[in-house]
Amino acid sequence: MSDDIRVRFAPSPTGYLHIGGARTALFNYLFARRHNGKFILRIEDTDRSRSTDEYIEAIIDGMKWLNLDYDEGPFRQTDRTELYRQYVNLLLEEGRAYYCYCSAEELESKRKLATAAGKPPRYDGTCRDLKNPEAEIKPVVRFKMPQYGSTMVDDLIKGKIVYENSVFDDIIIMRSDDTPTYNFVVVVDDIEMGITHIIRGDDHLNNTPKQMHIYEAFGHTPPKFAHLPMILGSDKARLSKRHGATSVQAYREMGYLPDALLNYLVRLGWSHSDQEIFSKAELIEKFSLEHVGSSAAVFNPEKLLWMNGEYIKAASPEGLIPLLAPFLGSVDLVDKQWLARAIVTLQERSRTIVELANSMHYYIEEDVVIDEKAGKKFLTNETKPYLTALIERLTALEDFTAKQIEAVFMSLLAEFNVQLGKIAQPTRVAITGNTVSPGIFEVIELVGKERTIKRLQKALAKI
RNA sequence: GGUCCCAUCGUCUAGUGGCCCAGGACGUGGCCCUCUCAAGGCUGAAACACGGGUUCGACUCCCGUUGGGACCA
Repeated sequence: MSDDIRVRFAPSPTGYLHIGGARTALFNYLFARRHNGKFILRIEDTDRSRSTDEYIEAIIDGMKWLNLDYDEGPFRQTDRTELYRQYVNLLLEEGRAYYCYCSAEELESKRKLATAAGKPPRYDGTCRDLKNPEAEIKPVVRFKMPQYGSTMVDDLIKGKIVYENSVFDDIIIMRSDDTPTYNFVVVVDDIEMGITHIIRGDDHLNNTPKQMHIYEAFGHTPPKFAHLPMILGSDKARLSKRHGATSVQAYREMGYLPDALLNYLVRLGWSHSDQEIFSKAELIEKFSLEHVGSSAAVFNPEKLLWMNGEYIKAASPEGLIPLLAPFLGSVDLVDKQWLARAIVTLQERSRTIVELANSMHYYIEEDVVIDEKAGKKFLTNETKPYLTALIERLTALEDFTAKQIEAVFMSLLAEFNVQLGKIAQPTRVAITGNTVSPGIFEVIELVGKERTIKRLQKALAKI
């Protein structure tokens, strides 16, 4: 049974892959992998006016970057209108749907009337049993919703939800221009693709009973539904651009690791007791819809930043090189082993790849620009003798390793009778241009004898 | 406006009637470590929205209120 599971992620290409969309995709992906099912990508581009090829590419790119590999697709809805037409005809023939000739104006005035009378504005069923239509107007097709009784959605996350059928309109399934509507198309596609579990945002919850009736009209048992709670911004409103970066692409550019982003997203709504960090394999092993919470979650960029730092710390330096490359320029010419050692010194103090790349400059570049404030504070007459002595000793040093460099510093401390900070800070400013860096002995070793001495001399000259 | 969903520290959450005067994580305060910055260690502050039930016993079950959100228009 379990290997029959088929789920899908069905974004509409009206924007880049969104954080919320990515989480929906992730939950679908995990559910499929957990149960050895199939994960399908379907692009919902029926709304042609707002869909673009650029966004379709962006979504596919985003999925690829996140390593959410799908087994089938990407499918597109365009040019499947003939299929939808067939399904509509089927309902028409069986009397489960009908042509409606009401004009927009008529409908609007009826709606106003109903609202004024304090009633919910619903379609009144004028054309439901029309015998001889006067076809002056191009009709829409409406689906006959049941008028009595109730419908139960047994949601895997939200539980049992009962809707009175009297609240449903006879919804339009095909517009007068022959384009099918969303609620209809999803059902047809999900039937066609044999989807067994629909895992989607709970903004679709209220569409579910209507869709269930369409399934039923086609003689299909509806799939299982699981409605994920929304992701909110800091003001508890639905996450949107005004809350800051919302596209997966943006996080990629800000130097986030795909696995860190996924790990953060999975914890927005899903939990496994106290655990925060999960490998992909662990997620696949442990994921379960039962442990998906039912309340909306506020997106917290700070925790994501922390988590990204955890992933950077845990990463192998060699593995970080390709991720770093786009932010660094020409690393091809650099010795990879040396680069890996430089990365090691910065891993635990970088929370994004961008931070890491920015810190790399004093390793990679030939020269360094000394921060004005830092120079003023640490490159003073007092420090002059220290730097002078340091240049002398380092020049004489044969074995240019952190260990020997430390020994040089220690001898200097004894001679001048000062604390390490007195010499280390001015040196740090001279070598890195600023007051913050990894341990100074390591930095000096990695920068190398030649550049170290050159930078020290230059700093000395500035005093 | 109608329908639906939701409600534990600022945030993400654990908790499925007694293990909870509520645990973890991010963030935040303090201390330690220390050549700077981090990292790390220790430690502090911080929550069951409210009101009724049910029960020997409610964070946990039911009802209502309030508040937030979504969908339909």
